[in-house]
Amino acid sequence: MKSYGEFCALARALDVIGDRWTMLIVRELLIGPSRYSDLTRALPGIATNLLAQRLRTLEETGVVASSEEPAPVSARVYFLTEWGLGLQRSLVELARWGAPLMAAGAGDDHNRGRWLVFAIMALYPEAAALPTQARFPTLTARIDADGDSLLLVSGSTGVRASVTNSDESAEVTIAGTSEQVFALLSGGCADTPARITGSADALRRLSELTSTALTAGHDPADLPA
Amino acid sequence: MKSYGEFCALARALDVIGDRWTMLIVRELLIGPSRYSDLTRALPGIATNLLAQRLRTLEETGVVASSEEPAPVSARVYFLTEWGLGLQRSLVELARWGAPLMAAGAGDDHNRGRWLVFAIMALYPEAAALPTQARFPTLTARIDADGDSLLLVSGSTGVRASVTNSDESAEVTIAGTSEQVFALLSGGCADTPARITGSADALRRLSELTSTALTAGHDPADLPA
DNA sequence: CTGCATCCGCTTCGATACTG
DNA sequence: CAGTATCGAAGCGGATGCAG
Repeated sequence: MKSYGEFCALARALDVIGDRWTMLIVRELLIGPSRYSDLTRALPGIATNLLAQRLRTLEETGVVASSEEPAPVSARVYFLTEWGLGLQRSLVELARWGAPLMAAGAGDDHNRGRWLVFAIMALYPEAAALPTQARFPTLTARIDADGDSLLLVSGSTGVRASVTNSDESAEVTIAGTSEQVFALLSGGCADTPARITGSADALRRLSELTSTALTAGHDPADLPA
Repeated sequence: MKSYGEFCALARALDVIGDRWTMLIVRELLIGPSRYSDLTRALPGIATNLLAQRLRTLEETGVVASSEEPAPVSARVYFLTEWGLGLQRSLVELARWGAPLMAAGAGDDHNRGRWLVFAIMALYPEAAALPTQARFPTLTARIDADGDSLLLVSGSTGVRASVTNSDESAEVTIAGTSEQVFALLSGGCADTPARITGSADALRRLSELTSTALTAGHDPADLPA
């Protein structure tokens, strides 16, 4: 893309990551290091030449780096540099703004369970942003949605989620489409069609957690102390 | 722009504001309500038809609204809706990531003093993010840069800046190019070419303030007191 | 003068095919 | 698997025109 040519922090940031697809590539690399083919699968509709060009530009600007493993299988892995990792706050904040747009449902859009990692970061504020008394309940949850498996860990320091490839279980297991899981996590839906299993106590803590989601109620209800 | 067609909060946000120029239009409206011609002047290089189309789209999606004043002079004013105002955190966070790119200087880029409003929001964290002991010094400063006049107000709750058209003075007056003012505000430059006037005590508080800038350099040089 | 719409050359995007 | 090559379609940038 052509530079905006403005001496402005936002414009300069957009000169680097403002191109179409670029922020979504960064999103994928924030979820985890990826190979080229992983990215093509995670970004339905991207043209292969565009992905190649974006990755080249991102490497030139120092946002992304890659490691070539000429080992048994050729495996070039792309990952964010330290500077690129600094984009997490920005992109999560954007996702937080866009999260209400998810309430309309998935429609004909593509679904990936891994994108819930981002949705979870957007739905639950950092613990530092909470009132002193408020705390997230301690809970581990396994989420199986649209082919991806996620591990959600909630504790006093906040809520974290990551993709996992292990099939170990957690206190709660949630299975469904990512649309169903999102509706559940965003705090509505007592009658969710997602399939949830776990002990009564764990389910209670899950309910406690989802009630703190940022897009949950318009009224700033207090968290249970 | 074509929708990404992804059931993802970030992708849906970018469906609304991901187009070229769109975030910069929102930036201008975050700085303050603007007329069409204000926007063309504040966005050097934008094609007039593009601006018109972006504004139309932003109105359709509910980010921007406009009021027609069929008064003496025709004056349609564009401003952000409540939802659009919610973009401030996201864009400031992006600007915060991009701020280090300003250290290289302005080069041939266009300059506008008003963009410093955004730079200031990026450079100084919200007071809530500060350690309990740390506090911004109380200070008012007037900034004259590249044809725009800004009023900076620092207090225990944080640092705020806005464009002003009055010519009243403040405790400190800073004049120079936006490049010079940015260098000063980002905490480096003991020997800034910007012209600073004010009482010795006010200058000391200015120095105290700039030393808290997020990109505050490797060497926290003090300002001349 | 402000607030656009129209037209045109050029770049970029999207889709598919092809190669090391 | 990890890209490059190609080509029609869409979008952008710049100039101009024009109505209120």
